[in-house]
Amino acid sequence: MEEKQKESTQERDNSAEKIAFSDQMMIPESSSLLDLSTDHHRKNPFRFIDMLSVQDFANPSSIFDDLLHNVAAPFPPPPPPEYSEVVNTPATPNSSSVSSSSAEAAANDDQKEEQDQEKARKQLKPKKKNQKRPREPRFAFMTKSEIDNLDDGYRWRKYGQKAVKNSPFPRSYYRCTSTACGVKKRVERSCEDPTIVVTTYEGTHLHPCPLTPRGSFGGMPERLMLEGGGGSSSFPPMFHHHHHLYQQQLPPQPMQHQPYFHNLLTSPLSFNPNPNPNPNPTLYPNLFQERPFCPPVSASARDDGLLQDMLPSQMFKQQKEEED
DNA sequence: CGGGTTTGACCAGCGC
DNA sequence: GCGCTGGTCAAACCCG
Ligand SMILES: [Zn+2]
Repeated sequence: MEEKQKESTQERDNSAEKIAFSDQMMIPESSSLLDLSTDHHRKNPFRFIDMLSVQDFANPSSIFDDLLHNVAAPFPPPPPPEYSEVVNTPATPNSSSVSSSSAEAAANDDQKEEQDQEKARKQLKPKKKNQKRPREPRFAFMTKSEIDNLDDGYRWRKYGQKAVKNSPFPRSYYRCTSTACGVKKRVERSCEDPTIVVTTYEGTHLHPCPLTPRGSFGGMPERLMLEGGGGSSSFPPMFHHHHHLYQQQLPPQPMQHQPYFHNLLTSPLSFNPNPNPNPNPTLYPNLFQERPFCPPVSASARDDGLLQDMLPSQMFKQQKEEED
């Protein structure tokens, strides 16, 4: 079993497939999804297709829950920690990803974050315990893919793996191999939807990607669609842009109020390593649109109806809670 | 040989 | 005070 996993993970060739756009393919277990991930699918090294932005999660273990909940429920769902239903997962063909950014704006997480980082810091530098490092914003991406080895263009070194409480799937901890880059990333699978990989990025890369998208592994169609605004590097357009914004905009006080949610609506998608110029570029045209500011509730585009649908809901929820 | 992964152990906060 | 959990380190191991 492990071997299998290993191989799968290391094999970045698989990935999601591209299927017809289903407005409602909410059933992750439905054969549709599985169908896509057939053998021939793996040959298509797809990476990120569309991303939904979600708020961050208060509990590390309930990331999916939160996301799913938010996304799924049009209105604030009950607090029950149970995973109600996955609802309409990203209706994406290959791999849909939901991006949730939790800058420190997350009041709830604030504490947790601090603790987390603190511990980490302590371990690293027991000398200074009072020092509170700047907690970097965390961005979670839900990607629908059978492989967790999603290439984002950066080189990661795995430094740990732990079993997740609510999930049969373990969580892997990665760190950017760049010299002075402290960006961390954790990858875990949704317990309910093994096809969904949740990648949480912590920190921002201050260096160019070691793996240039356009010439690195093989040729990705580059950011044909990213030209909308984030044509900088490749993978994480939003990372560069939004990230910065977030960090800078982040209020010094970890209080409540995270108006940045709408911002994340952007889709970092990035690139497909596919040698083909464009397997299905038209699949996610809207996803590429970079919209720094999305009206909370206005349906900016029915294309991403799904995304938008969920976005507003979560935002509302958030705001509601916050205001409360 | 270098780089990366694996795996167990350790630590620190939190809840009870 | 104890136990739990998440997060990290670090040695061992693996692979090109
Ligand atoms: Zn980096």
